[in-house]
Amino acid sequence: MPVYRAPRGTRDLLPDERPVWERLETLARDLARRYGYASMETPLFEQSDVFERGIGASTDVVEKELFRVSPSRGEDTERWALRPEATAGIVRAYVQHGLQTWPQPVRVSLLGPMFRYDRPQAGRFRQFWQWDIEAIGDPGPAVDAEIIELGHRFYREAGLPDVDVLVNSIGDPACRPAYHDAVRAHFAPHADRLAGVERERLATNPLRLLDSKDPDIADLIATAPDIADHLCAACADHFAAVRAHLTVLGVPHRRERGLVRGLDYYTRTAFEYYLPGAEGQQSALGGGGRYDGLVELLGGKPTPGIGFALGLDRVVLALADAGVALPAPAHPAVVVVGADPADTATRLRIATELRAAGLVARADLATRKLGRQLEGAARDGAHLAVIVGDELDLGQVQVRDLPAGTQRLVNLPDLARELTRAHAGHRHGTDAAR
RNA sequence: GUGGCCUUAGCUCAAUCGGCAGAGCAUCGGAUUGUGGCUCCGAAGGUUACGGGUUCAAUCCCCGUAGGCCACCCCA
Repeated sequence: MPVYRAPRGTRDLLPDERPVWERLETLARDLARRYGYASMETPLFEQSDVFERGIGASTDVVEKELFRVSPSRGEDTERWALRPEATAGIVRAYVQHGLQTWPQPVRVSLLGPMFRYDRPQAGRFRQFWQWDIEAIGDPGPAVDAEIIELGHRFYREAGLPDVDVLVNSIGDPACRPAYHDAVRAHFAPHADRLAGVERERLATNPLRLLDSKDPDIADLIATAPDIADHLCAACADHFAAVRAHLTVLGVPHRRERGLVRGLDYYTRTAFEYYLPGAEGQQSALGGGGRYDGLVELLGGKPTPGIGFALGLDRVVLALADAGVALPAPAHPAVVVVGADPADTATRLRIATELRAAGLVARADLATRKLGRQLEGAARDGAHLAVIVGDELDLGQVQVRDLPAGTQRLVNLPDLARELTRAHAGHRHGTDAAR
């Protein structure tokens, strides 16, 4: 057994699984570009305050999952934490760099690793990847629908057409306090039936009780007051408009009254994407919501915002479970092999010249006999082999078409052009077949 | 953070009652000198996750640690 291993909850993405990830990354970047969401990056760690204030000190993410780091030396007295999500950092950057002076809303996209010091499980890691989309500076319901539709489209184009879209409104500071009171009043007479954590939540964040899966209180949850009946007129109008826009866009969705989201900064619109039929923990594929108070909370002017985070690890798992055909690893177009096993220099020189001409080419650098070299080329999926032999004295090499099993002599000065032409023919053929 | 199940070669798994640790796949090499995917032969690969304990003897029984999985909690 190896002495060293990847830290708990992290893993290596080896070359054979990278193609799926690259496809998802490419899709996310392409969608962001098509929708006008500009790429940005923030540090992988921030002052822990950014998360504690932004996400909320009483949330699970901050209370037990924040991945704190400290410099081993230096005069820094700051407390740092690896980012558990992207929104807080993006909003911090928005405030720091005065992005409120840019045309509003500011539409941004970020793709990268997030960290939560959680107990690992299938589909749950301490380092995981999210694609994050934010629109900061637009209060209107139309942008809510634009973003929800964007997430839905990502899943569809990724190969998961049946993802459930769940939406809800959790009100705003004008109407939520009264609803909190109503929920407390509903549960208070039955406090003895609540588990320890649940009783704490009754005081700190009664909304969280509503998405509890505790079967002992399922009946209480079912009969709890519905926030839809407690929204102020502004929130109710906003939510109705979001749903109307989604209908116009043709995004199938349903309201889930228990959907409240785990982060404190959310207001009004909350939404989640679920994998239908999946058991338990991996079924939450992504989610997001509106956070109209967050910019102000992190020191900016009152500014509305909305965004989502999609978990790419879970999409990869879902695609594998669904049996979606995964892209094959890239293979070289041309492999240069030689009759003289020891003459690696000539093979390497010719491959280098082909690369300089723009071809995807590698040389077989092992000192093994020609048969083995061809075997390796075929297994790599190469279409063409250049065979270097005695003909080199006449300025010629053999070009072998591996799938067809045919070959012919080519003059060295013509080699790159011939290979480019032959490979183009193959590419058309294989693409059509795929 | 709580509870349960699990860990043998790179991967998937065997090993009778506690008695010399094996197979398939993958890797590398060979099958008369310059031609591949098939076939045949061979090699390499192990402190049985790690550390203790019981025993003449431990992959096997006991304890601890680490890691994985599952259910909670919660999220992505």
